[in-house]
Amino acid sequence: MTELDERKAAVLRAIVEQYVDTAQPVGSQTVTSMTGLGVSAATVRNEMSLLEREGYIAQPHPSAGRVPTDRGYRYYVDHLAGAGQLPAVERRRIVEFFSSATFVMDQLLAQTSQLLAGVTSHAAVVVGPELQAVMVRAANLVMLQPRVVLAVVVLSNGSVEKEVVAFEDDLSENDVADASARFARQFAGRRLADVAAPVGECLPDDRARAHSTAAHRVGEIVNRSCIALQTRLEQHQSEPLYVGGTSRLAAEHDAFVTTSTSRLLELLEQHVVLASLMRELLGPGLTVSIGSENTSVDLRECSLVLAPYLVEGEQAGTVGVLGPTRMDYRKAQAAVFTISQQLGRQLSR
Amino acid sequence: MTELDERKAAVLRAIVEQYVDTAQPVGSQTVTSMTGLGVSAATVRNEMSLLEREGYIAQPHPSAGRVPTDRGYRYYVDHLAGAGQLPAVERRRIVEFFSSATFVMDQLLAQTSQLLAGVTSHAAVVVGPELQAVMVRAANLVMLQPRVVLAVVVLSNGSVEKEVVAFEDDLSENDVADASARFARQFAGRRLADVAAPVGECLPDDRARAHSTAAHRVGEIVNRSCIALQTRLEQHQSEPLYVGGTSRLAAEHDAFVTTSTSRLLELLEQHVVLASLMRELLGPGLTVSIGSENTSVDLRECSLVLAPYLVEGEQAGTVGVLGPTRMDYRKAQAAVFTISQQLGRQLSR
DNA sequence: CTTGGCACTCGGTACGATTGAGTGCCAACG
DNA sequence: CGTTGGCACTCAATCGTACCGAGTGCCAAG
Repeated sequence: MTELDERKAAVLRAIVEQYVDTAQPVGSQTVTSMTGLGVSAATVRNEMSLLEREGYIAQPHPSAGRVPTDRGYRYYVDHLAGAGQLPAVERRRIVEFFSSATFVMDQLLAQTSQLLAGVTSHAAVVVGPELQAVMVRAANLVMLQPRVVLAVVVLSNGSVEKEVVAFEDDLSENDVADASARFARQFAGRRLADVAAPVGECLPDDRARAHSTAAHRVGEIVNRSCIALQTRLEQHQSEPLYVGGTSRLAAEHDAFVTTSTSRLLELLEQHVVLASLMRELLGPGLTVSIGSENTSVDLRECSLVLAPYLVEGEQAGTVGVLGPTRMDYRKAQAAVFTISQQLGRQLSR
Repeated sequence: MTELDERKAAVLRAIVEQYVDTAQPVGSQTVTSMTGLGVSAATVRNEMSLLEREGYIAQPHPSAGRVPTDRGYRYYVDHLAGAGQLPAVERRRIVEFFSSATFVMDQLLAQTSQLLAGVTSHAAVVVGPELQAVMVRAANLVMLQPRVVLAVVVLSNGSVEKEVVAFEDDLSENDVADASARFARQFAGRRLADVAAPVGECLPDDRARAHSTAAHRVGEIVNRSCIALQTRLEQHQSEPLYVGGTSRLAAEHDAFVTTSTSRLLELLEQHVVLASLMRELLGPGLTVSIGSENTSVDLRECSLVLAPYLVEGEQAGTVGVLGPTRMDYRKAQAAVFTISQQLGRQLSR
């Protein structure tokens, strides 16, 4: 049950690969001519009958050929797909991309998602490293309006985080300048996460309130800015997530008869949902989630191929593609794997 | 030819509104019962025959009802649609949104595009103000790596622009710090555009090269950072453009039989193309571009409804929706108008 | 276990008949 | 002269029938 004999495996492989190619149910004739096993169509029919009984394939209607089930794809991915190699052209394309890629994290990730979409012809998702772990290179507070301050943090990966802080009373230029200096001192050279805890350190100034209103003002500004920024980061309001090639979804439309394309587009627009979905699925290596294995109803006709990428040995983020269950898993896995490797290498340097 | 008599107009209006509602060709019966003109179906048939001869309506096939042509929609928009009022619910939704909206430009625009998409049920686009005209509130240079500097500019509207600058040799902390100070001085309190010209001012330091290598280094850093930032802004590499509700396109799919949804999604992904398209169309007030009036082939079955918004009396940007030609133009125009007004007001304060 | 043969199933296509919505035209009416 | 009811006509859509062919399942023979 868990292992198929060699011939059944060959038949299943042929069915999967042919179906992925043509989108047509595959008959015993086609299989015999494809596999090159020295057996007749009748034999293949017997095998197919068994494969169907065990749930690896199904017929859309009684007199049609067979179509892989999710279980069939699963077996294919686990036992038959092997380690695919990307065509040389694609490989070169990827290497070239990374050799001339930008240093700025957010741009790099956005472009990577487009690259992956281009290579696989599916929608692609790239999740960036947790911001918490990144070093702060510069930080300051900028007064936008008399009662509005913008807290800006420049990170070592080149991305910039910002959050707006509103006050009830007008602030003075000087107070903000002082606060900015203290804000900078507090953040500079630390990891974002390490600044989370010391928020408390801002508080002591509350006691200085009686002492000096100016000092109090400054303390309050710094304090609230820290909190605002931290809240934002913790709530993942700004999930560093990039989606590329959404237009590919529509091109695959024929495959998505029941689940409408628009549902999938909505899902891809909801970064928070998408990110938690991916976190849930992600394993240490290549992960493939096929059709009904997905918890989300909208994804019952889709497959995800995901892989984490490592920066300096640590899992930093995820790359993945989203396509129909009828996808070229070898190619998708090869592309996701290659790009996750390259991206990790690029970010480690 | 250019003006229809009252009854023809009523017939055309009925056909447009009914067709927008039901997506079915409209027959003479339906028109008579809708309009409440005291005339029989036969009379209406005569009128329809004339309207068809003049190109306002057409029959998909000889024994079907009539469907508006692009010209018919045009007449409807120009003479019949009138000034639509948004339902109170929608109005309230918009007002509430703006009353609790963020100060930060880029977030505001992104959310506005989603709001507009939500109200109209079409894809929506918001183009932000030209960055050139915005005041710089803070600017500095941050060393990311020994040979990589990030130029960061905080604008008065709360958005942050950045550009990476790579050097051939290692830089010293001190040089970058000096450069950052000069960079800040050069930008602070000016409009971005006003910093474009003075790039030359950075140059004189070239002559100081013989004098002091350090000074030269600093000058070079500032200089190249200015140029990098300006180049980026001029080339519109970062078109401040936000697209919302792309999933609505797929929902309208039935209307887009020939032009595939995926082509439209691609178009919306290409911000540069999209922006120039909108710039080309935009007039002083509400602009509607219908089907074949669009130059782009992909848009031949779509209509655009656009309006500029004013910040302190100046045209600052554009909001618009993209939907099928068979769209509710009254509602779309009302929504685009209301939101352009509100957005302008919000940004002017 | 394999194989060729054969009956069977059923989707897809082609064809014809029927239905019904909608038109265009015309003759009559006010 | 504009309006109207009547009527013949057109044509998409629907349905039933027949047919073809791909594909299967089963079985008996090798």
